[in-house]
Amino acid sequence: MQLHLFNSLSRQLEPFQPLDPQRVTLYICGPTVYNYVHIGNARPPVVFGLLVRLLRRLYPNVVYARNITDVDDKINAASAERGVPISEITDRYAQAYHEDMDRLGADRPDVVPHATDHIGQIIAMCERLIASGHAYAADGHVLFDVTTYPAYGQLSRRSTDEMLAGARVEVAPYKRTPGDFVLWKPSTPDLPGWDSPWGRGRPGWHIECSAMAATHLGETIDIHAGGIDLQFPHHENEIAQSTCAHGGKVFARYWLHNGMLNMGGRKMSKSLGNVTLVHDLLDAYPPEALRYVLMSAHYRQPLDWSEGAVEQAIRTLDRLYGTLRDLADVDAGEAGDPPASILQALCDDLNTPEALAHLAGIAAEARRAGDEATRRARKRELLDAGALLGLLQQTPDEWFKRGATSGDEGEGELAARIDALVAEREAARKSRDFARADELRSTLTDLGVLVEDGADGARWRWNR
RNA sequence: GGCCUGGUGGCAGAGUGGUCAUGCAGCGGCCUGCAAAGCCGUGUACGCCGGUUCGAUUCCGACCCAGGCCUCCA
Repeated sequence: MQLHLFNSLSRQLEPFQPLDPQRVTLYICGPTVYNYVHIGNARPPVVFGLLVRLLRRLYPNVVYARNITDVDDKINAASAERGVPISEITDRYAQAYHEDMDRLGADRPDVVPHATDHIGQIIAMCERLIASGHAYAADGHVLFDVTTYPAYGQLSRRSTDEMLAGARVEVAPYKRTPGDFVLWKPSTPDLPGWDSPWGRGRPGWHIECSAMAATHLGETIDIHAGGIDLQFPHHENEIAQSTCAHGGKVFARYWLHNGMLNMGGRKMSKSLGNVTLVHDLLDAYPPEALRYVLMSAHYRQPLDWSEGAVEQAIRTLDRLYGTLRDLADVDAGEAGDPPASILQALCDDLNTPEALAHLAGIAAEARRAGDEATRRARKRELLDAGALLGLLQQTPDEWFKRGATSGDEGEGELAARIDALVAEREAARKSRDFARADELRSTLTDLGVLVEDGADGARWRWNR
């Protein structure tokens, strides 16, 4: 099956052809770890993580790297503000990031490079750029000279002139050209710093990704992905410095950019403050529902985040898990390949909404089927599709009876009490004491429990 | 101001030059002690105005509106 991806470089859907099918390489820009990440930050790991799963089905060896930026002015600020060492901040939030992404079902990358572990490579890259005339040292800084790279602006489709015309930035006096960007900058004694040919300093904002991608994946990588807001200047600068440091070699062959997550029509962003932290969402909602929302829109489209969107995802998953619950008696056999319809949708530039539509279609067929063979086949497809998509990874009981705690009662105790009430109501119904049965149902409703009477006895689920 | 996206039924959200997305919600029916779940049925949706075409939501042009980038940001 041929994978097609929309390449931001060409603004076109292209068939994906890796440089080396024996080693497909992919790099995603990871977080700067100075706080918990918001749900918008989770979109790339979730959608491009799914792309990695797809690539692994198509190619024998995929190397997936996602960095941790652990040197940055905002980290310094957080450290100063809280009066704790920088490493305490970065360790804590890098750890939280990994745990939160795990819970969202975003696979861990093969390589998780930290910027501070690559200072040597960063300095070497700066030296190479200076030696080849693409960068210059000035005032303790090292700057990239954008006039030495004529293709600068090719990714974001803007010319140097345009950028200068609309520039709202104050131009630092040590820059030769206003568009020049910092590769290395000096540190004061109280800030993190490393010795370098230009004095004690730290890396600029973009060089780390270039250095880490080259170190772990090679000078030319297949896919580079990240948020559309990174297209300029971050990715543009990565292209410039990497290409120039590597003698003109192509840096990344396919550029993928995800659309922004919005809150009330506005981009969710730390600077606007309209963020919802993944960490908090995971406490309030089932992780699969959050993941479902992130996959419910195509990755290149903006996606409006709201409580209503999550609740709708929960109801949709209720239906899918309900189907699996009705198929509980069916032996679906061994895990196999996901259905072709799902793979086809994903191979079409990761069309997750279409994949989810197929998932719903399979579930509907399973519910309608009268014969065992069809029920078995559809259940198998649901589970195999779910394994790829990162959905339906629980048992129906785990889904419907999740988080059954109340006050001092533990999860098991409360569930046992509910089971007893349900059993008592069943007995009342059998003796046709419907008044007592309705009374018990009312008690259960007050607990947030919905009872469903079936031919094989009653079952319950949370409805709150 | 420059560059770039996008405007689809009550909501979310795919897609297509000429029968169908899908999900959620709603409505009617079946089933049920009553419900719930499930099943069946149910909607002249494609921003506006022109153009191309036998035919456009889909292609082209203008316009209106929304959002993104141009500054740290996934």
